[in-house]
Amino acid sequence: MAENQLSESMENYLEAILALEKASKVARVKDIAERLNLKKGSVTGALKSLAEKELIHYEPYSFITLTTEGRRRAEQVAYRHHVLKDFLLNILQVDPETAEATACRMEHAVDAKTLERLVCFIEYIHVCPRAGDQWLQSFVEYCRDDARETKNCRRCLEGLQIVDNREKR
Amino acid sequence: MAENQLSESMENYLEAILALEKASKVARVKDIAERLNLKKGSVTGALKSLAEKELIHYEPYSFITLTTEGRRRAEQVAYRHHVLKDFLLNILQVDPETAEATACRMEHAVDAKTLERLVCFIEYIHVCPRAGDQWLQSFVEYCRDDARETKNCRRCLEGLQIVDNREKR
DNA sequence: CGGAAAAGTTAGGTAAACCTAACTTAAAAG
DNA sequence: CTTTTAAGTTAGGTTTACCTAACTTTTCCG
Repeated sequence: MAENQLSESMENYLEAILALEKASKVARVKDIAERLNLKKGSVTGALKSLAEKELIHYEPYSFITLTTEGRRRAEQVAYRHHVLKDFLLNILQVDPETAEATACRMEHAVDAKTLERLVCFIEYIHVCPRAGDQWLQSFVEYCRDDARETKNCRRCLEGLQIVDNREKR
Repeated sequence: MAENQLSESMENYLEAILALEKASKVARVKDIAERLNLKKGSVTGALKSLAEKELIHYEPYSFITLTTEGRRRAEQVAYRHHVLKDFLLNILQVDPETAEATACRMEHAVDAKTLERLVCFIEYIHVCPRAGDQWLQSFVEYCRDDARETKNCRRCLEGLQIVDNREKR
């Protein structure tokens, strides 16, 4: 219920627990530790803190599950991760490893307002007839091109099945 | 010289010192503290740490300046901030306050590879005749529109001074 | 110049987020 | 059903990054 801000670290724990719940119904200390590259002892401490905040159900030596509020928070983080990775991977078209790692770091830094704008932007690119997949493909070529030339613009516009009346710039 | 990673906190100090140097030649403890919303005592501690890393010139009770390496690092951070803010403000078109605050948080999370892609993407949007300012304006309208309609697409394409041979989708 | 005010430092404290290593509990396997 | 092994916990330690409050140095001005 409380809308107090979670630390990056706590967000990572929730995200990991959500993923493990999805994969195996419950999350185990060992799996959380492995997923986050931490030691088991560190995880136990964090779980106590999350239990105090009523974000997880936690009894020593038993399985860990998210509370309703914990799941809500975890899903928020996972959603931010998903959107950011989608943008990095399919719009900016960075390599999958970089996209994943960068999304992991950026997911704690984006606010809701910016995220929804990004969601809309990604959608707009896919929906707008002036953009789309072909336009994104041209972006990659533009990036590759050291000279950053626009000499392909005419051909590209023809690809859009249009006639450009203006002078080529 | 060393390419070891700086903490978010240390990056913030360097960025603040750079900005203060630009504004008043030197950075004072008080100004750094004010800029980062910290207490003076905290700043002194951080400065010692930055001096040990040879990123600033620091003698007790004297002014603070960046070393060559410190300036290089500070400018990297400032550049990341600038690019991210530009993207948030001029592409996603979030309000200036959100753009500034979000750039401040994201600047520590983007890697060099992703950043250069983003730079290229921003440039591409401004250079590509299929995108540009008009296209960005349409994006804002698309965002405003709850129905996320594409009914404006024909008008938009005509704005591009083109004839769209295809069926309106 | 001399003392008040401003700026900077120091010392000691807290909290978060890790670690290791020893210990306890639970599960699996003979 | 015991014993081994795997999983989990605990205790104590470290580092980072802050804080407050007392103290020191510098600056400025009457």
